[in-house]
Amino acid sequence: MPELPEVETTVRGLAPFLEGQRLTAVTTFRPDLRRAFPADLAQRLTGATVTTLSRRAKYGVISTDRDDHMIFHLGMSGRWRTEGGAAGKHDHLLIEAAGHRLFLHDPRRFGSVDLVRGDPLTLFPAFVTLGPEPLSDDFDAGYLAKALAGRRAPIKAMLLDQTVVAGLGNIYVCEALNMARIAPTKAAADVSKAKLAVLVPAIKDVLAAAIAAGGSTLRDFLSPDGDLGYFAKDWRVYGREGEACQCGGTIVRIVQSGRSTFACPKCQR
DNA sequence: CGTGTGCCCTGACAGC
DNA sequence: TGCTGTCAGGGCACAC
Repeated sequence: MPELPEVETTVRGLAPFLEGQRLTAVTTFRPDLRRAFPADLAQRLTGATVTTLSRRAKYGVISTDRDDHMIFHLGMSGRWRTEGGAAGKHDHLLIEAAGHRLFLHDPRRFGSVDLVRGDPLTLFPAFVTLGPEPLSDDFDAGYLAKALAGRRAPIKAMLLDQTVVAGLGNIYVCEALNMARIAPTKAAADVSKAKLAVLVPAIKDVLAAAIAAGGSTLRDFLSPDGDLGYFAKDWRVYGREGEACQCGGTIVRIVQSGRSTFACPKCQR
């Protein structure tokens, strides 16, 4: 997936197709992503009118006038495609509205689709434990210092923890830590208040820039309009093992919690 | 409770 | 060309 900016871009891209529209048909093809789709998904959505599209963390929310909220997660490889035509391999769900056909496409099937009646912020289990949105005013250096107090896990792992801050993924954490010159391996509680005061705006900046760029992409991300790729990808460190950091150091790749971390050992301390 | 590990699934790519 | 190994934006179940 899609980290926060890609989901935000997806939601913004889907909105013109769906907001205010009646869902004329909802069809499931292979209704087993990470979890099985709700059995009554198609029945509850068909005929409903979409009121709003929104995002929480890396989840997109499609709300209807029946107070049903379809919550989708794109996992590692999910996307919505709007090219129309027939369902193809890895298309799991089809939503039709105002003559448009929207396919939820997810080859690796790490994504999910849930349906909640009533306020998802309090009723959807995954939402209840989420930390603040990183772009909100609730997410500041004071909050982060409190959240990280006493935590001995690496700062990188803490920033990927969705209960600490909601929506960051591997790429943007690597980027923000480089911008703030913090070693990803440093114990979270040992990152100084001064460093956190640099890190928080770095996180906001890298996310805002990616959203502004239309969501960054790797090879299998498509915009909701079906256009191939985006721009970005001009990461400072991500995917740049062996290349020069802006400080002149050499970027290295290490493995933390089984996932790649890219960092510059010269300036990140 | 906090922390670290491994796995879910499929496809792309590098190297032989 | 075809095989094998490695890697991929996430999240969760476990074990300690």
